[in-house]
This record gives sequence, C-alpha cells and structure tokens, in this order.
Amino acid sequence: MFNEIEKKWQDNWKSNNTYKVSNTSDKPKFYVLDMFPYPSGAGLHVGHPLGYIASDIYSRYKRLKGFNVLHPMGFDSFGLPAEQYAIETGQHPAETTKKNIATFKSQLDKIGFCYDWDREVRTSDASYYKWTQWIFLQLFNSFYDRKENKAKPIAGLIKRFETEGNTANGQPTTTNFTAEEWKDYDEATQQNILMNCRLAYCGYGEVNWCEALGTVLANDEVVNGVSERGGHPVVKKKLRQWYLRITEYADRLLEGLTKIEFSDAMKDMQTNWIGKSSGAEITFKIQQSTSKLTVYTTRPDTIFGVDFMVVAPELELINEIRSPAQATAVEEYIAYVKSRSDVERMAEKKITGCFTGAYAINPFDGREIPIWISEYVLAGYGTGAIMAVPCGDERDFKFAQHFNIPITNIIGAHFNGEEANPTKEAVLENSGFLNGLVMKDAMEVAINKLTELHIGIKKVNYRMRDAAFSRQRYWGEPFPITWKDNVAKEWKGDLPLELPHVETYSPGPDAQGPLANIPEWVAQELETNTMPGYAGSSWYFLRYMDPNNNETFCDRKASDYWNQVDLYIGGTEHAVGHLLYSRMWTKALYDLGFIGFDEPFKKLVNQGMIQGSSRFVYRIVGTNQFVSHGSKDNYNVHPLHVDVSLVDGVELDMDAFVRWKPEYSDVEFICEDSQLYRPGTKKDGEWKLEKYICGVETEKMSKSKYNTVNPDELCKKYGADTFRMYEMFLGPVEQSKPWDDKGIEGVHRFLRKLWRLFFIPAEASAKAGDEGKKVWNEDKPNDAELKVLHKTIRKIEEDTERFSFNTAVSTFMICVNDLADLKCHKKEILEKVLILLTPYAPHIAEELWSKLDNSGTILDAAYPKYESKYTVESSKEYPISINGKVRANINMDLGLEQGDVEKLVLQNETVQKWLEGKAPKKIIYVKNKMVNVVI
RNA sequence: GCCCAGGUGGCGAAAUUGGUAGACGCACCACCUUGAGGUGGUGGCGCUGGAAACGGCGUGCUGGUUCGAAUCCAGUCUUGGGCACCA
Repeated sequence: MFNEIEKKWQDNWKSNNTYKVSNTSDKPKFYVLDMFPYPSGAGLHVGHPLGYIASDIYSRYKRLKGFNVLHPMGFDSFGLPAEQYAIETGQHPAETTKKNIATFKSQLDKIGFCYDWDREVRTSDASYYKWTQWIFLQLFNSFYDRKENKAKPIAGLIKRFETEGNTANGQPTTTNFTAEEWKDYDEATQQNILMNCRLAYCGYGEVNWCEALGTVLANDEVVNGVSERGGHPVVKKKLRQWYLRITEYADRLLEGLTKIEFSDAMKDMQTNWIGKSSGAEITFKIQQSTSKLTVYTTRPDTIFGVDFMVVAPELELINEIRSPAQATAVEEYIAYVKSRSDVERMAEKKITGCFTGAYAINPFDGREIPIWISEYVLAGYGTGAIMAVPCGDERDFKFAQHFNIPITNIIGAHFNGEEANPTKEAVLENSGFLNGLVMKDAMEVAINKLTELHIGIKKVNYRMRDAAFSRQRYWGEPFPITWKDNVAKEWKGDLPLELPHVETYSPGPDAQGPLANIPEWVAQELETNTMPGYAGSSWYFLRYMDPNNNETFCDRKASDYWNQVDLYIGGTEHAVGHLLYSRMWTKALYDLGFIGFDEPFKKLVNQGMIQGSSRFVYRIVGTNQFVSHGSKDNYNVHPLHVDVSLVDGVELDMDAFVRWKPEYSDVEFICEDSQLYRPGTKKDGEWKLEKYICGVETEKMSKSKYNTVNPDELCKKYGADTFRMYEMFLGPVEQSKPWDDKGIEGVHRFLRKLWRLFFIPAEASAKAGDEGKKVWNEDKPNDAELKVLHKTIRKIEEDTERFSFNTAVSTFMICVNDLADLKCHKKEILEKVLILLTPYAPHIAEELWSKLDNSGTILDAAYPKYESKYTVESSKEYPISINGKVRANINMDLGLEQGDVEKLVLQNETVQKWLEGKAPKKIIYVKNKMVNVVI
C-alpha cells in the first residue's frame, strides 16, 4: 500500500513542479545544501542518504515555516575512479558517469527528496566546467596583495612593477627589483616573476607522486604514505605542477572560523592543518665561511641552550659549508636519504644524521655550534634548518644522545638528564642576558635583542602548503592555458575548453597525462594536465543559485539573494580538503568582487558514517572446509567476507552460500557443534540442527566487503517514509554507527498505527491493502487531546531545530500512542499532526491530508503553533526528597511561593518522621519539579 | 607522541540549565484476539535480596565538589576520529 501511495505522490510532485524554487520571493530565504555525491558505479547504499534525509527534513520544515528554501542536488562527476574503471573496462568515463548518475537519481527519487532537479549541476558537464575554467583564470590572473590583505587583478601588479618596481611595495613571493630593471627584463623573466605572484601558479616542486595511479596527489589525498584511493605507494618527486596559493589565505581561513558555526572538532582539524606557529628566524654566522645559516624556532628564549644545528639534507647550503674531511660522509648520507621512501621513513623512525664539519657561531656567547644534517628536519618547513636545544626538545635530545653531543642545561632542576623538558615556566640559567627570566617572558626579550642586532626577526610559520592543483589524468577539467617557450599564457579561445574524446587512458610521455597523447592538443600547445577532483566542488554551491546562466558563473543578483549556505550537511572526511578549498575560493571571488560574502557556509553539521556490519566465514587453509566461529581457533584459517544477505543475524544460510559463487559449490562446513555438514545432503523441510556461526566486524560500508545494504530494497519492503524515519531513529545524525535494520519494524508499525487513527482496515480485507473504513471525524477536541497535540508541536519544533531527529521520531510515536489511547480520531488534531510529520514522512502525510478532504498540498500548509496553556502541567504530585533522596510525594499547585511550599512540606508525615522535631537546614524548591529538604 | 569526541540495560538509544536514570523502539516473557499463523491489543522487562510489601546497588574505573552528579572538577582505563618528525 505504501509503495503505491509513494509512487502516486512522487509523480504528482514531479508533474506539478512542486519543488521548483524561484530566485524571487517575498519570503525570507534559506539555503540547505548537501555535499554532492561522487556517482560511483556501486550505486547508493544506506549510508549515503543519512545526511540527505536530515537535510530534506530540515528543508521541508523550513518551507512549512514560511521560507523560500533552496535545496539542490548535483554530482561531483569528475575524478579518478571513473577513469580507473575506464582503464579496466575500456568504457569511456563520460558513458559510465552518465549511467551512474541516472542510477543515483532514480535511487534518490525513491526516497522522496524535495530537490529542484532543474538546478542539478554536474561538474563534468562542459556548461559547468566552463565556469570552473573561468574561475581558474581569475585566480591565474590575480595576485595576493599582502598590504591590503586581499586578492587583486594581476594587471595592477604589472602596472606597479612598471612604475615602482618591487622594492617598497614588497610582494615577498618574489624578488626585489626597480622599475628600470623590470623594463629591462625579457618577457620570460617578467612572466616568471609574475608567476611567482599568481594565486594559481605553476612551479616545480616536490609532489606526492603515485606511480600506480599515474598522477600526483594533494597532501590530504595521501594517508600514511599511501594513496587515499587504492592504497598505492606514494613517493616524492620533483615535477612541474599547478598550485593554488592557499597559504596566502592562511590567516583569513583561521580568522573566518570564528564567524561560522562549525563543530569544535572541525575547527580544530582545520586549525591544526593550517598549523600556525610564531617564533623567530635567526641568522648565524658560520666559522671560516661567508655563508650564513638561518633557522626558524618557536623558542628563541632557548638560544643559549643550542648545542648543535640540523639542516635538511635537501638544502644547497650543505655543499657550501661542509668541510673537505666530511665531504664523502655527507654525500653518502644524502644518497642514503634519497633512497628512502616516505613509507620507510615513517615506519622506521630511526635516528640518522651526519656531521658537516662546519660550525655556526652563537651570536651572544661566541660558542662554536656543530652543524649536522638529518632527515628529521624537513626542507619544506620554516627555513629547512633548526637550532637544536636538547634539554628542551625531545627529538633534539634523542639526537644528541645518539651522537654523543654534550648537552647544555639552561633550565636547572627542570632538566633531569634523562629526558628533555619542553616547559616554558622554568627560570633560565647559563643564558647570558636572559639569566633569571622565566622562559615565556624571555621570548620577547630575545626577539627584541635579535632584531636590534639585525640577526633575527619575529616570524610566523604555517604548516599548510600551497595546494597542488594539477593531475596527470584525463577525466578532469582541462586547463585553459597554453605553453610557449616555457611561458604559460591564458588560452585565447572561447570557454569552455572542451575535454577531447580519447580512446586510451594511458599516461603521456614524461609523466604527462593522457592529453599529451593527442596530437591536436599538443599542436595547440595546450596544457596537458587536468584539474583535480576538488576544482569543481570548490564552487558548486554558487552554481545552484543560477545553474543555467551561460553569461556568468552566477549572476550577482542571485548570489546576493541566496547568499551563504545556511545549513551545510556532510561528512567529516572533507575537513581539510573540500571545506578548506571552497572557503579559499569564496574568499578569492569575494576579494575580486564577484560575490558579496567571504565564507561559503554559515553552519555545518557533520553527519556520522553508517558503517557496514561485515560477516566472515573461516576457510581452513588449503582445503574447501569452512569452520564455524566458535572452533576457528583450533585450525589454521583464513577469514573471508561473506555477503550479509546470506546471513541471518550471525547464522549462515549454508545452502545459499554454496549457490553464491561457483567456487563454493562443493564446500563442507564444520558447524558450531563440530558436526560436519555438506549442503544438499538434507532435504528441504528436514530439520537442520547444524549451525554455522559467522564472525562479525564493523567496517566501512563497501561493495568489496559484501556488507552494503541497498536502500531500494528497504524502500520497496517498508516504504520510503519508514526508511526515512528509521534512518533518523537510528541515533543522532552526527554519530557514526553500524547499520542494523532489526528495529525498522518498529517504525513501520508506528506508521500503520498512525493510519489506523484515520481508517480501520475491514476484518476480511486486512491483507488486501485497501485503506479501510473511515474513522476520522470532525468533532471538537477536548483538553486532554489538545494537550497531546500541543506538547507534540512544541517537542517536534525543538527537536527539529536542534537536529535531534531521532528524538523527534520518538515524539511522534508517543503522540500516536497517546491519541490511540484517547481514541482520538478528530480531524482538527490529526491534520496538525500530519503537518508536523510532513518533513519526516512526506508521502503518507500528503496522502492522509488529501483524504481528510483538504485541498492543495500539505507542503505549503501553515505550520501549527503551540499554545503554552496546553503544554504545562496544571497540578501534579510532586516528589519530596530528603538530602537528595526521594522519600514521599506531595500534592500541590504549580507556582506556589517558597513559603507556602515550606509549610506544605513540613506538614508531610514522612518529612516529620525524618526531622524528629528539628528544623530543616534548607528547603529547596527546584524548577517546579521537586522539593528537596536538607537536614 | 599531540589534539578532539565518545563509554548509560540483552541491543539502538533518551535524559535541552546539576534535580525521581533508562523516555521511545527492538528483542524477550505472559495473557487476550485467531481454527492456526500473521496482524492487532494488554501487561512485564537494569542488577540483586525477597512469596510479597519493601530494601540494597547501579551511567567505564578511582577520588573530589554539592542537600543532590550520567551531567561539574582531578586522575585513570578504553573505543573511535584527526595530525604525526612542522622545530
């Protein structure tokens, strides 16, 4: 029955364009956004819709509350998996992507979401990536003006170079020169300098190269030294790469966090990723050399505790300063470091290093400080060199110990000689002019002194690096860039620069992408890299506002109207990728005057992940026997995933298992009671006492683990409304939890019970699924019934507002139970309950609404208001507790004065017994809830 | 190692500001409805002692603050997530 109702209303909404959203309205606007999905070939599993259902409920709720709600959906359809699938099967990514999107859309529609599909965006559509390319060009043609702290068109910078050079204005991302010098530079030199200023720039850099995927990866796409996708090894490689100068936005990205509602956990993650630290850069003279060594430290107060210097092996400086005696050792060490991959370094974490033979001079006490090189110092952070203070830093301490370098103690008793102590509270000793100062106060004194002597400056550093923005792949946005004589220029054709069709996806020469294999492409000297997956997703929320505009990426009127996304729902996995990039793009577009806000998402809610509950069978190694969970430890077994649909709870359907895959056709089972069972040896219907118990583990839901559950089947069996409410009922949206459908019956029962408030099925036709006999009436409700209604209105509103959808479902259940107890079938009550229910179970609400002889759609009904006279208790038995422990009840009216309450309490028999004639110390009357007597 | 979020019945969970812990649902038990099954209904359901009335204990563990703690504080164990030689 529910299936037909749902089909009927889904068709009705579609043909009436019920969810069409207009960019003009008298109503206040509200923008609810989901993180759009990557349309994988596996289709939707029950984990995907969790956030979508939550956002759908909130959107529908806001619509009922009188808002013009934008709630769009689209597809993040460029990316690696489609291309890898293409390599494996030969199907073109455009084809598979189209097919997958169709599957996703039909699956989404079955759940009854209120998307305006006219606003759908697909990042791989030329009409969409035209604007991704356009925005890229804006970034390419802009620089970050550090003085005004915003992005500006690069034309202004060129003008500045021509008139003032780059001395006073200081764009520190490039070198200094005068206006005359600028004019004398040839074009290549000028372009080189400009490239160093552009917000999207091309440069040579150490990148994360993944051989198996044939591409570079951004830092957030590499996990534990292997690729996030596929788990292939990743090595450092020097390559020409496009980058986004996100580091220029580091401070604003941090500052912006205070203006938006993200969870603390999310803010912490972004803050840590940006990794701001402040300290000083200090330059040391080197003995018998004109070279100098500049280090970055957060602890300039420990300058007198420096016992050695460490330089990253990659630094050129090493060749200038190393002593002849150490030359061979240094070269050998550098060769050794180069031979090691990131994975090895991380796995081993051993202490290695090599003395250069050179010494730096401590500027304050003239001490000679040996300069070492070691892989534990990173070339890419700070200056690539550190001053080591073993008494205060654990890594420095271990290094000193390992190489027998004497340790200077500047913190007295705080250092025990056994381990370093990174305290800032110690009083400094052996520290020259800093003696007697507490460390945290000494920092400023030290920095001032260094500045005064021109050997150091205060310095802020960020852990975040510029974002690698090119991929050596096919299935992504082409860069509208041409190369001539090693100079990158904006492509002069009309956007979009369309992705050409290819027959093969194999990499081009010299670690270039497949585009390098296309002669016409190369002939035009076009860039052969493509943009990364996050390019299209960094601005899609803007395109929804004005999706069909062919003149601009998003009309300013539209973006001014819809403004920020009011509510963004998605997983935490994008904390340092997508969410940071979109924030940066928004800021850049804001700086350049294309939009009027500089934070894209006002509020972010992270939905938890629904994990799969995997089942395992245990194959005895080298045999075709499987042993049950209880006795698996007695054998040498190999665990294998088994499809969850073949398992009832933990008990395997052995006959279904042998039919599952051909290679299992003649297996045997050693069951829980150690009996051997061979499928097919017992006839159907014969009692099978043997049980095979599977192992259980919670892991990520994925097709390869056979633990996915398809929402289609649940919608078919129970209906979309049941499915929607059950996903919410499972627990708080923010929380991750393994999927489990054993409670879905309860929610389904609730909806049937709701139905029976309107219609009672006739006895004989209970199974036929017709609507039954009408029982609803138009009688006037009484106080008890109104009380149920208004309490529900209040609770549902509160629950919905605070995204506590699980308790909201409970509230509905209580409401329906109460109405059933009261035998209340009154239209006046029921129709209001239906309105409350609309966001949660739109189909059944709409159906019953129409059956109550209402016209129009319930989606635009007026949201009921609660009356407080029905939501408070008028009189009640109140508990009295004595020293916090409830001992008796007392009858009294609400809103009594303290004095009256005391009198009433003292008359109570139980209290008198406890007091034994003495006066109580205190009588506390708590929030109209209870009374506590302190004795 | 560092940062963050959790830990409550057989299970998913609730408890919005410190105020009668376990709402609601699942599972389970008993009964009613039924020829039977399903559906539907009523009641029970933290542990423990007790025939019962009633009592003791109880929100990972150990302490503390408070008339009163799942909630606040200190320490500790544990699960999940993030970062990881960032000087």
